[in-house]
Amino acid sequence: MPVELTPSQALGLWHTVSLEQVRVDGRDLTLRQMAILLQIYLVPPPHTVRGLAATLGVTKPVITRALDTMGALGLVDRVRDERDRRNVVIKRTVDGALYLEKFGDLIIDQGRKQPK
Amino acid sequence: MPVELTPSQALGLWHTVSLEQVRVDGRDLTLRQMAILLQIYLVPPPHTVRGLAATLGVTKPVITRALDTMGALGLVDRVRDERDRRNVVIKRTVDGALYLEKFGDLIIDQGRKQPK
DNA sequence: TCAAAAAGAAACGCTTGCGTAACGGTCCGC
DNA sequence: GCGGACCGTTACGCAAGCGTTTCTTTTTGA
Repeated sequence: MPVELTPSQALGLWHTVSLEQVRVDGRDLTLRQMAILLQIYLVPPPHTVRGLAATLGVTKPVITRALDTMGALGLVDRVRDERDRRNVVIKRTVDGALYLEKFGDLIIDQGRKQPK
Repeated sequence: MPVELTPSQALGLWHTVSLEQVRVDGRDLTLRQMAILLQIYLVPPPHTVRGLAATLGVTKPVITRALDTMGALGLVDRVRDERDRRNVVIKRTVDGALYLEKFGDLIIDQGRKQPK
């Protein structure tokens, strides 16, 4: 069953979730970083720098830098691919899963609060 | 009627919307900027720098800079309050309304595509 | 076998955003 | 009318992101 939203509900949901996320979380990931993080956690592995760059429509250094940042935050991990040592496989972490779980809860909560 | 979402739907929606927004729109607003923009367009005016700063839980220069950036993009406008000339009233623009309308459509479209 | 291709990272110069602090207008109470 | 409070902006030094280009390591295939 798809999610049916009115225009007011759609923007209202984005509004309250963004607002709450800004207020609560100091990390302030960019939209790109968030898209990368969700891609890693919601789409079956393996994930590579090149693959993510193609999916997002951005250059490879953008991915490398985002992984640097999110790696420092403990949200993702990098492991060299032993089968083809040119590749780096991006791994999920417990902290990253927790982060997204809380974020998902926030979306659900704010969804419930949307009027109409 | 509130919006009822499963955890998978909530994150899935955020995922596909973020992804599509990254791919399509070069502007790449930060989460803070997006929160400010939505606050201006979804909450009844008047909006001031001080009020937005308090609502978002950030400092005033953050608001000033965000208004600089989004003003340059044509998404918002600033007008001096003639009744109290210390204040600046933030105004909506046609371009800003259009931008959010398209963004709302994107959310609705991606909501329809969420499985389960 | 060895040159070309591929993947990811690093380097470069630049732009933008941040927090703190200081600054000019404007309003208000005494 | 004037000192203090208030509002938004600017200045400052710094951190992080960007695109392009270059580099290193590894694989491929002629």
